[in-house]
Amino acid sequence: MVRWEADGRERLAKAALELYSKQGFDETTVAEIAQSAGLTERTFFRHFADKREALFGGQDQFVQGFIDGVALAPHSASPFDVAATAVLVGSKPFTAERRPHSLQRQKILNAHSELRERELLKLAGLAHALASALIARDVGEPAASLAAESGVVVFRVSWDQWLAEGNTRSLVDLERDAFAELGTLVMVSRKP
Amino acid sequence: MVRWEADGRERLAKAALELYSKQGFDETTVAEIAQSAGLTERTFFRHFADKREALFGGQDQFVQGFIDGVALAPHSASPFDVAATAVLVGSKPFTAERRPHSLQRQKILNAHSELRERELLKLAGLAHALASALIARDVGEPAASLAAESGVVVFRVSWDQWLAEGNTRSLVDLERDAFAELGTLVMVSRKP
DNA sequence: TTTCGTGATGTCAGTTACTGTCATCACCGA
DNA sequence: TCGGTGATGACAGTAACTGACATCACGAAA
Repeated sequence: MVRWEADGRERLAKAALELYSKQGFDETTVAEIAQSAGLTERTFFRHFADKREALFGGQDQFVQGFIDGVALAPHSASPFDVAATAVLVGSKPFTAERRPHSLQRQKILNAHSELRERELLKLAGLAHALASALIARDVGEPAASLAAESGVVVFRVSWDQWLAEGNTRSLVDLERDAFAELGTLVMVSRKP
Repeated sequence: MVRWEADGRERLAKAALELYSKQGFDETTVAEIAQSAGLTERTFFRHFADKREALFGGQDQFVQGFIDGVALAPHSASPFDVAATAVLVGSKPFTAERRPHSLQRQKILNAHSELRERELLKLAGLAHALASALIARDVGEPAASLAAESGVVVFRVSWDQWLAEGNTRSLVDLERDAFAELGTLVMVSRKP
C-alpha cells in the first residue's frame, strides 16, 4: 500500500483541465484542484510554477517533435523548407483522435487572456528553439529567426483552422496549404 | 489649488518604469509605485488592470499607427505589401531619439517572462487588428492572417535588431531588409 | 533485519496582487 | 447655493504564491 498514488503531477494536470473546463478558470482555486487530485495546494506549486502552467505540460516533448523534423530535412533544403519540414513533422502527433482534447483545451485558453499569453510564450519558446536549430545548421541571422517565426505563424494559423467548428481537414494538410499560400503572397509582392 | 496633481495615470506609469528598472520587477510592490506617485495602491489598480500593465500604456495609439499605414497603401497593393506598408508606417515613431527609452523598457521586459508574455499578447493584438484591416480591404482568410502575422514577425525581429547593442541603423531600415530577406527565403524555397 | 538517506508530500505562517464597497473631496454646471 | 460627477482614499477580504520545517514511504547499505 503506497501513501500516495502515482503520478501526482498528471493527476493535478487532469484535475485542472476538468475544473477549468467545467466551472471556469477564475472560478477554480488551486486548493480545489489539489483536493480533487487528493493532494495539497503546496504540492500543486511544487509541480507547476503557477496556476496556468497546469495546462501546459509536455512542452519539451512538443518542441522536440519540431526539432526532430529539422534533422529530417535534407541537407540541401533551404532554411524556409527546413522550418516547413519541422512544422509538418512536429504537427504529426495532432491527429484527428486528438482533436477533441485539443479543442477542449483551446476553448479554455481562448476564454482567458492570461492563458492566451502563456500559450504565446510557449510558442515563442518553440520559435526560439527552431531558430537555434537552424543556426546550428549554419543558417545566419536574421534568416534563421525569420524562417522559424514564419513557420510558427503557419502553425498557429493552421492550428486555429484545424480547431475551427466544422473543419474536417487534418492539421498537416492545412499547414501545407498555408505554406503554399504564404509563398504565393510573398511572390505576388515581389513580382507584381 | 487642486487636490491631486494631474495625470495620475502617467505618474504611475513613470514611477513603475523607474522602480522596475532600478530595483527589479519582482522586488517592486504596487504599494511602492503608488506611494512614489503620491497615490494609493487602490488607485493604481483603477488605472491598470494589473502590475504589468503599467509598462504597456499607449497600445491603442501604437496599433493605430499601423492601421493608418494600411490606409496609405495603394489600392493595387498586394496583401503582403499592405502589411509591409503598415509595419513601416507604424514603426516611424520609433526614431533614434526614442531608442534609449525603448531600450530601458525592453531590458525590463526581457528580464521577466511574465512581462514578455504580456508583450507577446500586445503584439498578437496588433496582428489581429492588422488582419481585420486587411479583411476590410477584401483580403480573404487565411491570407489576411498570414500577411498580418508575417508583418508582425518582421517587426519583432527588426525590433530586436534595432535594440541590439552597437546597432546604429534605423528600425525602418532594418525592417526593409527583413522584408527583403523574408522574400528571398520564400523565393528560394519555391524555386530551387 | 535494521538503519539511514532520499524524494515526495504535508503543515503552517507570511507576503502581496487584486477586488468589492463605501466614504470623501474637488470641480462644474444649473 | 446646490446637486451631480469623477477621481481618489480607506478598509476589509480572497487567493496566488513562497519559505521553512516536519513527516512518511521506499530502497539501499550496514
